[in-house]
Amino acid sequence: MSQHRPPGAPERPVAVPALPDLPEATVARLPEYLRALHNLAENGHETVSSEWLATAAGVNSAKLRKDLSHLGSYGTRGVGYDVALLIDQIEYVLGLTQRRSVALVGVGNLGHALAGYDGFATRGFRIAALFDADPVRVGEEINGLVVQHVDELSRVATEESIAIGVIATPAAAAQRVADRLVAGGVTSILNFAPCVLTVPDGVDVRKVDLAIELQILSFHEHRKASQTALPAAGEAALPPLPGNLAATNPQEAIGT
Amino acid sequence: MSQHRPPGAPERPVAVPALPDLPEATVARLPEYLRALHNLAENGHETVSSEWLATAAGVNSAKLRKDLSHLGSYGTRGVGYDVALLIDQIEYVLGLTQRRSVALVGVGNLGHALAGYDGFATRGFRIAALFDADPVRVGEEINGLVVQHVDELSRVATEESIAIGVIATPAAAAQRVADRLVAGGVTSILNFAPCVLTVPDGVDVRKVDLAIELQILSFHEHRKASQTALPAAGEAALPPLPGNLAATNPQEAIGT
DNA sequence: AAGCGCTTGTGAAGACACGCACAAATCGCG
DNA sequence: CGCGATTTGTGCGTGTCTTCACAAGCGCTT
Ligand SMILES: NC(=O)c1ccc[n+]([C@@H]2O[C@H](COP(=O)([O-])OP(=O)(O)OC[C@H]3O[C@@H](n4cnc5c(N)ncnc54)[C@H](O)[C@@H]3O)[C@@H](O)[C@H]2O)c1
Ligand SMILES: NC(=O)c1ccc[n+]([C@@H]2O[C@H](COP(=O)([O-])OP(=O)(O)OC[C@H]3O[C@@H](n4cnc5c(N)ncnc54)[C@H](O)[C@@H]3O)[C@@H](O)[C@H]2O)c1
Repeated sequence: MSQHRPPGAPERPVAVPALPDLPEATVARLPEYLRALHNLAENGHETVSSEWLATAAGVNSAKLRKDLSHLGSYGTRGVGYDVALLIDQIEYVLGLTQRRSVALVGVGNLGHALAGYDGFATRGFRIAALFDADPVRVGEEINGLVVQHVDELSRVATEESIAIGVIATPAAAAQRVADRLVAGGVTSILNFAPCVLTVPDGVDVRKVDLAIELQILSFHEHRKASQTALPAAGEAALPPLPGNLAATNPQEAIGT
Repeated sequence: MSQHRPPGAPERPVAVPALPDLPEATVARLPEYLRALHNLAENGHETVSSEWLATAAGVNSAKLRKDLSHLGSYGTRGVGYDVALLIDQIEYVLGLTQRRSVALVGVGNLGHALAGYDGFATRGFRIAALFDADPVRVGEEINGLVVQHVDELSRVATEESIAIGVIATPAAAAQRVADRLVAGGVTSILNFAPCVLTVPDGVDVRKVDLAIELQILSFHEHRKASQTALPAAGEAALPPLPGNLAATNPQEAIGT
């Protein structure tokens, strides 16, 4: 990716030297834009308007333009954004120009799925090491990597300069694993265990909790149900019909 | 749980009849409080202060109190909140008093892990049906459920009144699966495929994207690196040391 | 060279979320 | 019975996020 230089682009090869400090909400959306842009690039699009890209990413177009303006990215008025240039810019800002190494701890049900997931490799990351506490699992080879004992975690993380750790152990073990990751120099943690982690300043933790997502959905189910039940008790819920995609929808440019 | 009536509680057995419409940010935190409360209940706590619970859930205590005040929940000044009562209240508001049925579509790598996950059952949900398009997988039994063909999806979802669907198929298939879910009367979707779904009004979609989470972490890594590199080039990054838990930390009441 | 249509970038306003700080309420104790 | 210790519930200032709406800029056509 990012082979050709766009017509109206500035001289400098890639981007701003110092990182602007983006609003957190913007940072959370950039990866979504990036994915949509890669899809567009694969489909041969060279430029894209904010309207189009916004629809593809599922956001408001004004929001998208403001997000992009934050990283100083130049679109061209009357034309749109250069797809390849924008990919470069976003990848640079997100720090994806270097492939980052990830340690995965806990190779159980979920850990196995993660270890075999190709979405790591295709989106800028490399699983560099696997760890587990279960002696039965240690030594097992998954996807070309041998599972190591969690006691080795801090040493290996330090030696291989691993900066990101993924925790897929039971909740009871998660805090101790996090401590070991931190001791090994890891400064970013993605936690799948349903518990709160305590880490020193300077270490970022993000959490993915399936049950929480479902419970949020459950709340909205509950509210929808009580709303259609109460107001006049006469109106039925609107009949659910598929086929809601317009032919000219930007989405069609995406999943082939 | 929730056996005894708390001292100062109102006469009515459980909760407000009409749902207050909570701020979305509050809704997203309630499940976290709920999890912490269940931990406290298991450890024999009968009441809990906002300070304690807030720490256990990893939030500011004022925020927690405001969240709880939104759902009209009564704590007792000078004492705190009754754990069992609060669990009931939150479970009621989240609609967890009835166990909700979930359809899981796509029984591949990730789908298998999800199908075997006990966090569904323990937190208010029941996997009611599994679906896949691969003829080899159809008929396979997982955890007591037989995988059905995705062509049956709409029919089964309607018949079994399934309101929540989980998509764990490749991105290319996700939109079509979503359409079928909606046709089957599903009004809440949890999407693990890295793509944007288009659904009619009234249908809620939440998305979990591993790569996005990692890319957000990558951004912060990048920023940390450029910050410690630039300012005076003299200060080393603070040495990472574990063991940062104070003995009196509320967390200790949790993971046993 | 001028005009026209299209699209970006952004000012401003409104909506939302956060967290401090304190009054009000409750309990326990003397 | 009254008082002090404690903790809730919330008013309010502050900051962040979202969205609208439009001027400014660009390229194409005439
Ligand atoms: N399975 C899912 O679909 C799913 C979904 C969402 C969240 N989760 C969460 O992810 C975590 C893992 O789930 P799972 O289903 O894979 O569980 P699992 O029991 O199958 O796997 C856990 C693995 O962690 C290992 N482990 C235990 N203690 C360890 C330690 N101290 N150090 C290193 N490894 C250790 C175990 O040996 C095991 O291999 C749990 O916290 C679960 O709640 C799972
Ligand atoms: N594996 C992971 O750890 C992981 C992590 C995050 C996200 N994801 C995402 O989750 C999804 C599934 O990942 P995976 O690793 O399990 O992939 P997978 O290929 O192992 O499984 C996909 C399953 O979906 C089935 N399928 C395909 N088309 C279908 C259709 N139209 N209807 C029903 N079923 C269909 C396939 O037969 C297969 O069993 C992907 O979108 C992936 O990007 C996976």
